[in-house]
Amino acid sequence: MRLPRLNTVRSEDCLQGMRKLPDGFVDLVFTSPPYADLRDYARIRPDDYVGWFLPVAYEIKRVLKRRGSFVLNINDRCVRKSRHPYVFKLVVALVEIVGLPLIETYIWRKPNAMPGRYGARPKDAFEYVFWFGKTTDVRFNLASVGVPYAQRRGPRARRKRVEWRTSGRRMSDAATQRRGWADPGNVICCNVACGPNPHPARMPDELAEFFIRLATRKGDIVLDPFMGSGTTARVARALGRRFLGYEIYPEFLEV
Amino acid sequence: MRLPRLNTVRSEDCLQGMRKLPDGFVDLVFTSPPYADLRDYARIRPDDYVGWFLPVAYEIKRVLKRRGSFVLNINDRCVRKSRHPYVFKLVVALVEIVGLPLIETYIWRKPNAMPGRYGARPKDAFEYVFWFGKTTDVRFNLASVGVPYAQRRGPRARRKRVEWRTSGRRMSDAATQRRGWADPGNVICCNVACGPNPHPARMPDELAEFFIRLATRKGDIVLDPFMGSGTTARVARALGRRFLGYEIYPEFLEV
DNA sequence: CTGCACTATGAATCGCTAA
DNA sequence: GTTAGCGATTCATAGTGCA
Repeated sequence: MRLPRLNTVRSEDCLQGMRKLPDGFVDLVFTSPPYADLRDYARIRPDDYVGWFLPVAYEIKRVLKRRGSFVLNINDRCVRKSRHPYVFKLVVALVEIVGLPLIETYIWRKPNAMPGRYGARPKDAFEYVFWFGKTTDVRFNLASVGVPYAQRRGPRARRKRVEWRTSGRRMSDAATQRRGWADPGNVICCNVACGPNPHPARMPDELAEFFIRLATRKGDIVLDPFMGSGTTARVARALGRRFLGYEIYPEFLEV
Repeated sequence: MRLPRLNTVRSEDCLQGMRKLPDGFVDLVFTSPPYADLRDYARIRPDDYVGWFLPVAYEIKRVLKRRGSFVLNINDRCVRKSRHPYVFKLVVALVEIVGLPLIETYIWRKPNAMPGRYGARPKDAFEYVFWFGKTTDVRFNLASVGVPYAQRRGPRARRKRVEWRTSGRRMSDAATQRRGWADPGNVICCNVACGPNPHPARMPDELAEFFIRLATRKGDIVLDPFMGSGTTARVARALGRRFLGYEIYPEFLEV
């Protein structure tokens, strides 16, 4: 079996492309597939979404290494004034039919989300990022995404009312002192990428970076079956990982 | 049919209690049922959770008014190193079997969540709040939660001003000032209640207040089938709504 | 009244041991 | 085999006391 050259994006359907890969080849699959019904170029109906995705999921599971991860960024959408449950159905199917354990659910919070266009709806301020494993024994390097401890507010006391509270953080714990970073939790705050871009749904670099750091080491292989504007490839390269991507619509290829 | 007295919490199983209510009686059902496997007093296995909840859901749908809402706060849990999908299965069942349209999914973000205490897992920093409607035509008063509000009439006379936060920063920017209120989005930021408390899982007042304001008007009837420490009743009363609650474990009754 | 130090505690999960 | 119990781990708040 001839392997495809690494560090390339192939203008090919991901299902056909992945079938050329051997078992246990990839450390991380990180992707944001076309959401249901939203894009002209790939109009998948919400009712058909699970059936459309399952063959891809089986290939993803097959090409993953034993400790590999599959990280899926997705969101639901409203159909006739209510949210269609296809995202939840997909998660259940991936767990119970494909057999990919759900390691963790992350929320990508978007502080700069567009205000809702529907009258009686709040704005969509988050998306889901589901983390599956080939097994439950995935690589998970929490230290690589550690954050600083909470700062005590306002030593200067901005003469406002009572708002600036002193929250004495307790640092007496020896282990905490030694470590120097805090667990970021499973809510990731990250602005939506905006600006000139050919692809309509560009993933922010910070989001890709978070999960690539968390799930892989230098030199590992990252696969994105729905490459889009190429965020995964660009970030993987910048972090010293190897990558492989598929994008069937050549107008998005830029790498 | 004799109606139960309003503004009471009844020490009764909610299923039996709700069966005494007429159809179309309640404006909002707001509740946080016991999560799977977590409480000694009500140990529902994750695999049994949907089957346990469905009869309650049918009663909830029946007692709701045509424009009424059912707001469900829930979270999943880990079973053998991965997250059990019972919450997602429940949502799918409520939509497709019971026929409750999913109006909106909110994320309750908990900045002061307890840290994850072992290797390969971040801390649980959010919970789900699913908003269902009896129909898709629910009452939804977005302006009522865009406005900053005053709160806190505790034992200490220290008045403190609390506002809805979505990003950890208070909404007091230009857009808010101009319109008088801003769309808070579907990620609600709200601290976990800490301090001594008889109930192991006390819902913060701010969370109940957000949804009661959003879904009801003064004088409306709010029902909580799993009353717990009584947050729903206390907040509903403070906001001028009528309420009705069930709590089968008398040790939590304090109202 | 403010700043600072210290304490209490909250819908948790895993690995191990005992029954 | 299965299940139940226990210890270790860890951070953002509120609350209290003191200078």
